[in-house]
Amino acid sequence: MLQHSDPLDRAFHALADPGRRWMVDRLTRGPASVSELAQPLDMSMSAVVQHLKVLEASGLVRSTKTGRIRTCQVQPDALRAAEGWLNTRRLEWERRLDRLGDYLATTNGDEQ
Amino acid sequence: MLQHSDPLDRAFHALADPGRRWMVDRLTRGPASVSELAQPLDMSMSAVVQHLKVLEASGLVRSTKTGRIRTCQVQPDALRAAEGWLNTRRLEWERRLDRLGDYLATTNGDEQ
DNA sequence: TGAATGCTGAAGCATATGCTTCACTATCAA
DNA sequence: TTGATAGTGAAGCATATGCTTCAGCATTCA
Repeated sequence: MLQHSDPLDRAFHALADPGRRWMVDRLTRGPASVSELAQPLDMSMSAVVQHLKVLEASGLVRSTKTGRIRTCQVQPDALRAAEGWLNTRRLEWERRLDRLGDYLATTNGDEQ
Repeated sequence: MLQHSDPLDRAFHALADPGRRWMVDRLTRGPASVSELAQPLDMSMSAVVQHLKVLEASGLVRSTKTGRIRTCQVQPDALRAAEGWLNTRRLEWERRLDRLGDYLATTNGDEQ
């Protein structure tokens, strides 16, 4: 096993955790500090920081520190990349279904 | 840690592995047997079957056995669910950016 | 200056994941 | 019926993950 080396590996892995997904969801509604992210998640500050590191490593979130406050933001490009992968595969599948439908219509159909 | 109980947890977790993602990709181009899925993946049959179980548990893939051949298919609904989650968050983020843009335009702008 | 706040980092531990190998069953084809 | 093919399942092992606690360290506020 080789760790999550591909950006998509990291993004999907980051999104597989409900707590991390909650953080991303929260951040789509605006930036937040680490404590703000931690507050409703029933776990220690350290645990939250570790989740945050996973999110940052995946590129889904970026953060900057000002004074003693670290402010986090979503990075939509990483969201888009994951979304794009799924979209491409779904469209491919649908395209295939269409072709199959056409084929069945011609072998089977009344036209011609 | 409570395992991956939510359907989205399972879907994203399933997609976090490049081998499993390859299988999904392959299956969007049509059904395949377990051996066909295993062939280009440099790992044992058992390992592939275990990945397949993860994919089936996530709802991304379904399979049926006929004779000694198990045929696998993508389930687009699970793809759609994951895609939808990402899309909703991304749109929320973009909506927020737009509002912010409007606000800056009015506080700052030449109009009015 | 001294205390509270916000975050960081290491250590340690339980459990999960991702493989392997080996033994096995069921099906198909000759 | 014999052998090859396709898949299954358990055991075992290395490594990864997800927490916890505890011990800091800046920064801010009184």
